[in-house]
Amino acid sequence: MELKRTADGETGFEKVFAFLRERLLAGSLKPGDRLISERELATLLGVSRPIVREALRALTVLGIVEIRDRIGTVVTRPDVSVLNDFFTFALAQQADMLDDVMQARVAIECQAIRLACERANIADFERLQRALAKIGETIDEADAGGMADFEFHRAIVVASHSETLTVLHGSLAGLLTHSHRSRRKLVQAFPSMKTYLIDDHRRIFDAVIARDPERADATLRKHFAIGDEYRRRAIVGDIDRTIASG
Amino acid sequence: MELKRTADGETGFEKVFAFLRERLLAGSLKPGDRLISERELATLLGVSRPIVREALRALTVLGIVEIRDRIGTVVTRPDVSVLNDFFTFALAQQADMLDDVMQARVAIECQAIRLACERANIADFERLQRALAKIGETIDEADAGGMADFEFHRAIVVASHSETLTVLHGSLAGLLTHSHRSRRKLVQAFPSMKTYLIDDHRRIFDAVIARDPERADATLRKHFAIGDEYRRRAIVGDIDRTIASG
DNA sequence: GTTAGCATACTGGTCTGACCAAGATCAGAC
DNA sequence: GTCTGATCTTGGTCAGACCAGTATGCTAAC
Repeated sequence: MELKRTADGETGFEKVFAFLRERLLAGSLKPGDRLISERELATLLGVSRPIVREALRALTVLGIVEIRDRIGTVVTRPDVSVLNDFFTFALAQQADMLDDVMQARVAIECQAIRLACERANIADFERLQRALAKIGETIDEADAGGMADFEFHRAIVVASHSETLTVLHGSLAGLLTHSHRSRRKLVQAFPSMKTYLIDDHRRIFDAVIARDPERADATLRKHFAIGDEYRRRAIVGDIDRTIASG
Repeated sequence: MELKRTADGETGFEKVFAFLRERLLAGSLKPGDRLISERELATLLGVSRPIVREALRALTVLGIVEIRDRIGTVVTRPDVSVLNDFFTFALAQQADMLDDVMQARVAIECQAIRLACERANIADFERLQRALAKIGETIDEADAGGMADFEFHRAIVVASHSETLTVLHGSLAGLLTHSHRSRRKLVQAFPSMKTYLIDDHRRIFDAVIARDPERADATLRKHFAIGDEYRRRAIVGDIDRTIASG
């Protein structure tokens, strides 16, 4: 029987995790590859199968690997959806984190729109145009409107043709989805929101079409700033109503 | 003996995970709380202890929970740093992604420097100043120089006082460490690099001190662009040498 | 030669019961 | 009242077993 921990105080789980991490980072394990079976892995590393399963499960929730029942464990192309899990938990206990995440989203989008100005192709333009049209069509609808808004911003990031930015934006936007919901109240509370939403997105679209990175960045940044202002005023409004009803 | 899967085809792990997820999202399990022991959890949910451990391990890698050896499992305050694992894996699998990652780094830093202009305090300024001084001192050293460079940029992000940006930057920068190495060649190949490195960082520092977001952003962006240009020319030089020696 | 069919090895999913080491607790000694 | 040590509890781990499908290959039929 071996010791419970290796010389460096490494736990069995860490051993297996580190082993797999190494291969994954080095590239000897690529997406699509099938890992050796849990049993083989266990004997190979001198640990028991439950420990191996802990490590595999850990990689699963990280979206690095997929355990297929009775098939095997395969390396997957990292999927952003796992971050949703994390953010869901995080936000459940820490609402003040939203503003922080929003800053990161602004960062990603502003960089993305600069790249989009350089790299966007016809298909990207068309996607943007469709999203823009949809924003106008759904301006009075809550859910559909929020969706259209999201798709427009998404289209910008996609047009950057940067995988990294797209992935990051996806994970950040995912946890901000609930803010799309709050859009309904905003539109109802401020009729001026309608022209803001339509005209602002139109200006952003124009800047991308003109392939003017500076103008696109500035316009997008201003767009976010105005949105913040609306949200701020909505909060003040809530406070007013709270006081009035109290 | 019960069935391996519940009626809805739910796996044992999912059962435990869902159980804990529910309590965590509902708030009946708050940060600092200690979970019941693995054994109790196992009997409570009618599964075996290894399965419970899988679920706990999953929550651990998500940063929701911390398993303390011989103490118990406690709910932790969600920390964005767990994303580090994910991004490390996710971004490591595409080697050609480096340029892409760099774009994301630029995005994060340019947003961070804007926030830094608003939020930086004396301590942040001092940290920046120290980093700036170090860049000058280590201008002829390869490793130390790269380190000083990194620390300066890191100081900018820290000064943004945004945890999300800080973590994202940390993850991205980790993948770009090798580019610090290549800095050595660049400085050797282009003596003008020295003044570029020193003066550019100085200008960035000044803009933050002046609390001028626009200027800071623009200066930083230009700094990255020039760095790209140096790298581009270095590649061309390599090609020239390759041709000459061929 | 080709193909349909079936036995078998293999895979993940899970359970049971056990042992270890060390923190936590409390009774009993001083 | 304090200190000490036995005991309980906790996580960390292992070994071996069973189930239910998948994959594969081999055999037999065409």
